Amino acid sequence: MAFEDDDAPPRRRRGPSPAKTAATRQALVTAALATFFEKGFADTRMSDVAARAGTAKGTIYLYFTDKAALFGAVVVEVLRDARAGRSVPRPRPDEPTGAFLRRIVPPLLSELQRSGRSQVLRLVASEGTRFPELTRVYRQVAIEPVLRMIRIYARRAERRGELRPHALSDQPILMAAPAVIAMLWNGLFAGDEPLDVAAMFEAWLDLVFGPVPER
Amino acid sequence: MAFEDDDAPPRRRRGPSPAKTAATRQALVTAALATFFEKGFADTRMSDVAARAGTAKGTIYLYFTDKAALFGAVVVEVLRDARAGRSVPRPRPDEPTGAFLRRIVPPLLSELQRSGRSQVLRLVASEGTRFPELTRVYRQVAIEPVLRMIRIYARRAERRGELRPHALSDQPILMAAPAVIAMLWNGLFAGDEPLDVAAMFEAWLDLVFGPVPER
DNA sequence: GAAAGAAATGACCGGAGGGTCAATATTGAT
DNA sequence: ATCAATATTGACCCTCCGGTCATTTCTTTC
Repeated sequence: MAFEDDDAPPRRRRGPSPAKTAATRQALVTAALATFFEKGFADTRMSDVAARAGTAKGTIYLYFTDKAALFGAVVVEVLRDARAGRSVPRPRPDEPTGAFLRRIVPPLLSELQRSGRSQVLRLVASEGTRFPELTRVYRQVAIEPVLRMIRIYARRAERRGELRPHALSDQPILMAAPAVIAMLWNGLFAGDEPLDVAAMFEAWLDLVFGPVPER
Repeated sequence: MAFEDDDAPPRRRRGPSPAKTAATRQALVTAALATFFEKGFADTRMSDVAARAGTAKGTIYLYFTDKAALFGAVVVEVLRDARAGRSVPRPRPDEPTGAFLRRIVPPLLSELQRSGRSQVLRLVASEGTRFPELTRVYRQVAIEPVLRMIRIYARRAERRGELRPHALSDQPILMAAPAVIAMLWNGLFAGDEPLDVAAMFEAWLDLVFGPVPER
């Protein structure tokens, strides 16, 4: 199974609108993301996706070979968008790493929630075992880069004596864990007592970087 | 839906073995846990569970009303076992909290993996949205007590000046996050590059409780 | 060993839903 | 307006699987 380009973009020569098809495709992907997110893969009906996208069920199969391909396309699409807005922030020369993270991470987190990326995170987390190859892609494209970046900052902090050596740079996931947990928690216990991702991350920084922002 | 006792333990008067049925039931629950864990709820076939338990499909319905009830029984059963071996360890009078945690948590973690509890954790995490009530129960029985305990230790550490106040006691999940992430990770990326739960927790302690165990 | 009650069996049923395709609608070119 | 190439439709098909139940297999009792 290749999740890369499993769509079949219909060629047009003397047919209907040239960009209409792109719009239809996009509507389908959007509808699919929402439905998969709400109901999960198994409980999502192709007819639901079609209805939500304002098309007939058969239309889906003009763009995607089957349900799994639709799911794969959703993930790949969102990941592709993610690559676009990728800026690699650097700390200012003598900025403490804690302060730097306090500055850059919260915007990233809220953007993660605004875009569909946190939804995709939860989707991959729950349905991942069903799509091993897709999971591998997700890991390489979405997870590993983040871990690499964390490792860079961790090394810097350790070099500057802000953290004890090795702990974070050996286990960079530690830094991502609070945010991930918060997103999963909010997916599961949506109704009552949602976690504030930002607040949790703040507390985490407090804990790790000690009494940095004495106010 | 009541997941409490959704089974129908068949009464015996002049029938076969008295404890045979209990064994059959246990075999079914065990087989179900394994299969649900491997394939997820939707992809689990009742016939698979039956085969794995060494019974016919129909037998399952002598003990559980339907597939959802079987799933619920699996979770409740494992949770019940968990309650049994519940000891509430206390730090020694002047033991640093970091050292205390280093002493008691690793055994708990490995026991969590030996028993089915970490599998159930992942099951609830992925299938939870399908079983809201069950998820609620899981949270109350399995999660909240742990968080309460963490909060107690966090307060102690803060009182003793080992941690800055409020950060951990306000967000006790921070302490559980590494272990949870590790278990989910290992479920997802089982094949390559598994995470060592214990090592990750060690690193977490290093990070948070600073240069405690200077060796 | 016969009888009776209980437990286990597995062929069978029904409906749900993924996927198909002949028919239809839509559009641009002429 | 007409045509041709494409896009869309939705009724239909067909498989699969959760759940049932008449039948068979045990086990205990007398």
